[in-house]
Amino acid sequence: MTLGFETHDHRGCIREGVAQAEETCLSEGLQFTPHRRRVLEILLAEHRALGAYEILDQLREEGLAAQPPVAYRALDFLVKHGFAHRIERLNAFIACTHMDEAHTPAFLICRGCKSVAEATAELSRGRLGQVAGEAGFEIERVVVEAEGLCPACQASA
Amino acid sequence: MTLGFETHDHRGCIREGVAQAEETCLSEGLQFTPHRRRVLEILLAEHRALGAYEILDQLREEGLAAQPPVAYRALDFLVKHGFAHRIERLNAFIACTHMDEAHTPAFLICRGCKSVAEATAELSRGRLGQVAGEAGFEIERVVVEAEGLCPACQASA
DNA sequence: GCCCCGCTGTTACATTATATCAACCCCTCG
DNA sequence: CGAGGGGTTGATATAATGTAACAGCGGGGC
Repeated sequence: MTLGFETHDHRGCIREGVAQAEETCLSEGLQFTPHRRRVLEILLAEHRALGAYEILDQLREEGLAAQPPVAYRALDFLVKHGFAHRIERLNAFIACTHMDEAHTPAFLICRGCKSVAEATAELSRGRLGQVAGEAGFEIERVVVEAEGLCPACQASA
Repeated sequence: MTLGFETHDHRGCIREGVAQAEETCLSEGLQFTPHRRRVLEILLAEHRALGAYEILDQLREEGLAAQPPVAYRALDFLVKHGFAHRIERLNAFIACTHMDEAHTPAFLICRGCKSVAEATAELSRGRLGQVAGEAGFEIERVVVEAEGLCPACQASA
């Protein structure tokens, strides 16, 4: 489940994800509005990154307001509060699978099936942190995105 | 020099970078055409990432052909052959500062002055490689981009 | 000579993202 | 109660980034 390349009870992913976000919003006084909830659900429904306009299309089909800012605002909120992540390599977004823990996410992106798995890599504490420290650079955030082939796509190749 | 946050003889950066690229192209039978050379020079002239359209503007000022594909084609070439890197976080490009060695680049991006330093972080061999290995994921390429404040911007803040 | 291949020049378009402004809701403070 | 403020929404317009496609050119090999 952690890595997303295995099969699993997917309904559970959605339910739990939404529940956790809801709880966090409650305890931190954040507004978990219908748009935000719906966008999170859409993201949770897939273990792959979705572009803002894919999400927008889905909102449209459901009759919700659907100008680009609507999607981007919801996504900004989700990303800002750690309910989702932006995948820079893909200009796309994915639901967080480790909402409970503070973490520096690292992503494994399959170029075959486009699925994305979230791992954690505390590399700001490792070699990179060491190099940065020597240079006097203060790291605030690290993007780690590995591209390659997932087990299934290796097999079919 | 490696980290780019220090002052240094900048003319040297440009000369050496172009010379190395030229040499590599020669030995590998690649065409180091005027556009490609010029774009590399433009990148080497700064220790920050430049957007494709910034480069395009500069080409225009010099009277060169300047439709977007011109810049993107030159950049694709430079990136493909390791003379430059794409910074995903910024949708921008920067000259490589380690052309001599094969490497997995890692970038330190200052959100204050926008300068970018290139370090090397072989993390496909570290924790991340370990996690990927356990999941059966085959890593082909890794993007590592740290965002924060360089020494100078920390001081002025 | 002729073909092939890689580079060029150009048009048009696709995709991704933001600025801006008016309206609204709810809450608080006076 | 009413005024004002903060955050959210709805909508238009536009900016920024990236690509498809095609015609032409030029050198190198057969």
